[in-house]
Amino acid sequence: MKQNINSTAGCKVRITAIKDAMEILSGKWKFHILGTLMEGGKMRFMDLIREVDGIAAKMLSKELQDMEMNRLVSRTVLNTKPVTVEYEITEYGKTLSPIIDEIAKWGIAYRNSIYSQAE
Amino acid sequence: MKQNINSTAGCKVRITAIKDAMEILSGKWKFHILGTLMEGGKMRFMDLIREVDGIAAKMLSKELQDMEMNRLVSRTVLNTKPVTVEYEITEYGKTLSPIIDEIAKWGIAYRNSIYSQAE
DNA sequence: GAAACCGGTTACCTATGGGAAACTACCCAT
DNA sequence: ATGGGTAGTTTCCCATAGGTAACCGGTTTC
Repeated sequence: MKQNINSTAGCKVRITAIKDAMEILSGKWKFHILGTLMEGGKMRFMDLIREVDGIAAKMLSKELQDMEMNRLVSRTVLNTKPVTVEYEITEYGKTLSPIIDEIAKWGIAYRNSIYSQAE
Repeated sequence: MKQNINSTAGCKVRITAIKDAMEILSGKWKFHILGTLMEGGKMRFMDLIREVDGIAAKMLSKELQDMEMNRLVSRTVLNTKPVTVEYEITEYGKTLSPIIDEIAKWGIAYRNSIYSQAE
């Protein structure tokens, strides 16, 4: 009989940890934006609009604010003629790359398993 | 000037891979259920209701069907007196554990970084 | 002074996710 | 025959996520 599996202290920590992480990373666009910033370095709002395929300004704005609050990306306003804003992934944001890599790796294997089964 | 970062072949594969994976793993409960099954082995519907804190029968049923379709969990009906059903994570489902581990690891570090900053 | 680019915000709408509770159907024990 | 356990399904309802489109203030260019 399996009981209280999820009541052990270690397991509760894991569950809340996963909940925390998924809350921060939830939504349709976060991984796209992060991935783009990881490869592109400093990028401006319009750069991101063009690179992140299909995203609307409203969503980009919202997601960037979210991630800025969580210190995953930094926002720098430059006092140029038409004000430009640079977004960059923070050192902290870069700690997410193992997660993203694992997910990408799994997703690729998933595709392969579907094709190889000719399902 | 950064351009066409997301247009390279390798990057597109990555993006679709992430999209695939997140679609399969989306929702509030999948990680909880998977995590519980990973630790608990074979479990029945009511076991899961009791272990996965707060889940409603409808959601559990739906999520299990989802994951069964994606071959992440298996469902076995036993011909006992009141019919019992066993759910178990598949070998394939177990390939998700690196992802879950990375997410949990990050979530724990996230908590620590918040406390250590006394933010 | 009109158009066009920057970095957004606001209003509006819809689809989906997810929760609560009732209900089904079958079996067992009292 | 009543209550309880098994494994769900169904209905109804609400909140949130996310999309579209218009708008805004500032600046540069024509």
